[in-house]
This record gives sequence, structure tokens and C-alpha cells, in this order.
Amino acid sequence: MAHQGKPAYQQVADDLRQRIIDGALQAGDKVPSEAELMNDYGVSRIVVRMAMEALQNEGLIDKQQGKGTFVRAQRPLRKRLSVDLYGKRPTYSPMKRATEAEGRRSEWEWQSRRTTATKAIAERLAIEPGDEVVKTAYQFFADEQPIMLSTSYEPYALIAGTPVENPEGGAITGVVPRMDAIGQHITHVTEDVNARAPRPYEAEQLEIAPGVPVITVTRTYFVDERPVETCDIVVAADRYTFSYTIPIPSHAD
Amino acid sequence: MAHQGKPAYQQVADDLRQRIIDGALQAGDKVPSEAELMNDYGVSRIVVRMAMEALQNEGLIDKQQGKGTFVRAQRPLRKRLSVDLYGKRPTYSPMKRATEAEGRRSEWEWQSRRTTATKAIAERLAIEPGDEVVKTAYQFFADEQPIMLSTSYEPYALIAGTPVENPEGGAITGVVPRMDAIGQHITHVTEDVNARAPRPYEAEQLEIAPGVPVITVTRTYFVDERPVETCDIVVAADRYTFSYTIPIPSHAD
DNA sequence: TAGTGGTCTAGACCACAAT
DNA sequence: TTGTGGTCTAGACCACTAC
Repeated sequence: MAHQGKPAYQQVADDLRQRIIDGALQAGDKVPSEAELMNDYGVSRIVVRMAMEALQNEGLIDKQQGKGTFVRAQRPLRKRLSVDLYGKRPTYSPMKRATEAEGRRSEWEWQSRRTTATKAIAERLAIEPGDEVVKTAYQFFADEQPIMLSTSYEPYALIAGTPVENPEGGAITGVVPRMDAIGQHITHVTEDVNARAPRPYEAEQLEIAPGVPVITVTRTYFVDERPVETCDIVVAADRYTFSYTIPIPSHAD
Repeated sequence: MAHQGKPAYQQVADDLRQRIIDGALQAGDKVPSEAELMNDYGVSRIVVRMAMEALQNEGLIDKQQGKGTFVRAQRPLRKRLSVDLYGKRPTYSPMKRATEAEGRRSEWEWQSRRTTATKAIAERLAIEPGDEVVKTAYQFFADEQPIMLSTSYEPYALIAGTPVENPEGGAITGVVPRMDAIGQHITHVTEDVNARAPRPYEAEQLEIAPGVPVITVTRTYFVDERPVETCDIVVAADRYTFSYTIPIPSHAD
């Protein structure tokens, strides 16, 4: 490895990245094995692995134990979790839309329990810490593969004794219709989008390598200024994209 | 390190993560040095480093060469890049809003040049590959620190000979006002939000460690169904969050 | 000068997949 | 059985920071 001031592992990563971008290595192609790369570049295995790890975290390659390393299919194959602002229906169920639109089955599992609000959750729901909330953990699947984790919180006071006390137990799916059923007509939703490396549990559930980033969304549903549900969403960034369409008001000032 | 089937580096990471979450290690606290951790857990340095790298990529710690490793300030301190749907003004300049709102100066640098559209860009702008476009690379700063990279593309045919041919050279800042000035009244914007590890150039520009994810946004401005500008945005995920507010139409079906 | 994290070598054994 | 990537050891030297 001719040095140019840069660390060797970055030079290896740069070279391989360029070969992928240039198309010398195409989607599905096998990347040379670690042993071959050690030879090709004249570096130790740790250097090769550091380079490959960087490329994996960039979403460019896919390592498979026992088989080898392959160039990933690029962006166009990523699924979109889209939020349609123009639909007449008040449903707000991007995952269902995304999966049904592709003729796939949409499935989820959930586990619900009553608990008390932490300080952070209380703040998001504009209630007091210690107030009762219903906490529900969801796992969404498409074609048997886990694609999204979500944990939602609702003030228990809001839904106690109503038909929707059981989160998704009834026939009504989606937060907006469920809230509609008890007279809470959701007016808007806020989403804070961020990203980070997955926690081990998330990496396992979503079947991604540790280091491959996840997109996190903190979503809160409001009836006017009152929050009625808040949830934390986690999806694998190398497989999914969040899409937004934002209307720009006209210049009639 | 008592083994429980899990790799040692995950156990070390799990233990340190728990100490941070529990508050035993608080924001700003110094994490034990690599040498101390090797001793504490009875593992080699590479194991300690793999654990620390995971925590860094999760945004939990901050490594500083020569000084040590420290627990990061958590989410609430992150800045928001917010998109206000309700403002009367048609400006769409989230970075300015975010920085001005905090009484900070907002600065940017840009470099513009005419070139031809690649296949991907042509598709996003609904023009033909090879058509002329104006490509502009922006760097946004807040308090001298780089916070956002952006590369925008506009069809040259749209702006040729107009006062806004020079991207941000005139007094008009922001895409919506600029387009307004030439009679193009932007009706909506689409954003595709994703995340990945940064490229070396991005890590350097944004002053983040390789492995700390960036949020990428592919944003396109439309006049009715016609795209008039598209851009790629990159921000450090450990410092910034994108916020959306989405109105939910009422159930009057 | 001492302590920190950054890079790197040369090995080793393991788990998994293909043959 | 062979080749792959996953984990791990025991070192080494360097660059940066604080004293």
C-alpha cells in the first residue's frame, strides 16, 4: 500500500469504494476475500477488516459468514415508508401502504402492558411523570422479515374503559382510526428523524450487522395541541427510506 | 469477562451502555481508559476498542485522542432542522430558522458550475441525461462549525438568462424565494430521508468519526408536477435531527 | 514525560457454508 | 475438507494532550 499520509485502511476502503462506484465491482459481485485483499494490498488482516467494515456501514457491501462478501444492490431497491398528505382517508399507516402497494402481506406482532410514565415520556405526552400509560411494543414484518420496531405510549386516562383500550386488539388498525373511534380526531403528527448505530437487540431483531445504522423516528400524534400518543420507531437504514411530501403555501402574504 | 455465549466485546459494550443509561456514567463524565477497561474486564485491547466503537456509533460516547473518552450529552441537546408547514411565508430554509432561532449566525459557502446531468440527476429533474444543469455545492456553518453539506442541481434551461442564474449570488436566499423571483412558484417539496456511515470526505468536513452515521436527505422542489431543483443533503446524525409536522386531514370523507 | 486514543503486525481458534 | 468471515491475543509504534 503506497502511503499518501492517509491510514492504510482508508486507502483500501477508498480503492474498493471507487471500484464499486465505477462499476468495476457491480451489485451482486463477490468482493475479493480478506486473504486475497491482504495479499493484493500487502496489509494485515485487521487493516482489511477495518476497510470492509467502513464499506459495510456505508451500505456498499454485505458480508456473509462462510460465503464471502458481496456488493450490495444500491438505493433504487430500497423500500420507501411514505407519508401521503393528500389522501382523503385519515389513515396514517405508512408501513401498510408500503407493503400493500407491493402486493405483500403486512404483519405485525405486539405486546402491551400498563406502566407509569418516565420523565421523558411524560414530557412527550404532556402528562406528569408517574401517570399511568399503556406501553405497546410492535414488530412489523414483510414477507416474514422483520423491518420495523416500534414502541408506543398512550395516556391510560385517555383510553381507559373505551373499546380501544386494547391497542391493536380490535378490528381497528392504525392510530388515527383508533383514536377516531373514541372521538379523538387527530389533527397533526410530528416526526423527529435521526440515525445511529443499532443496539444489539435492534441489530438482532432487524437482522442487520452492528454498525449498519438505523433510522429512528420519534412520532407524536396530536389532537389540536394535546398529544394523544407518542412512539419510537426503528428501521434498518440500509433497507428503508422515509419519504415526506411537504406542501408549500402560496405567496399570498 | 464471564461469557454468556455473547462475544466479549458485546458484553463489555452492554455493561458500559447500561452504566450510561442508568446514570452511573453521566454526560461529560470520563469513561475509563482503554488500559483500565482491559484490566477491569480482563480482555485485550482490540475487544475494548470494538466495544467502544459500538458505543461511539450509537452516539453514546465521544473519543478524543490524547484526552480520553467521555459520555456524550444526550438527545435533548441535539439541534433540530425543522420544517414548518404552517408559516405564512413561503421560505423553506430550515437551517436559517434553526440557527437564527437560537440567536446564532448562519453562514454558508458555495461553489457553482455548469455541467451535464447524469442519469440519476436527469431522472430526478425529469430531464434528459446530458442536458445542462447548474450544480452547486454548499457548506453550512453555525458558529464556525460545519453542520451540513448540500449539493443542488437545477436545469439550466430553467434559469438561463434570469437574475437568479447565479445560485445564491444575489440578495435572494432560499430556493422558494429565488424561484418565486423568476415566476416559478413552488408548490411542494419531497424529502427522502435515509442514513449511512459517512464517506471519508464527509466525515472530514462534518468533523465526525468515521462510523458515526450521517442522515442523508434527497430533496426535490416542485412547481406542480415539474421538478425545478433537486439536492442531496448530509448532516451528522449525532448532532442534528430532522423534524416534520404533518397535518392529518379530517375524516370528512 | 506520562497518559491517552489511532494505527498496525502476526499470529490463533472458531462458526458457518459450500463441496 | 476447504475457504470464508467472526472473534481474540499480545504485542508494537505513533500522534495528540496535559502536566
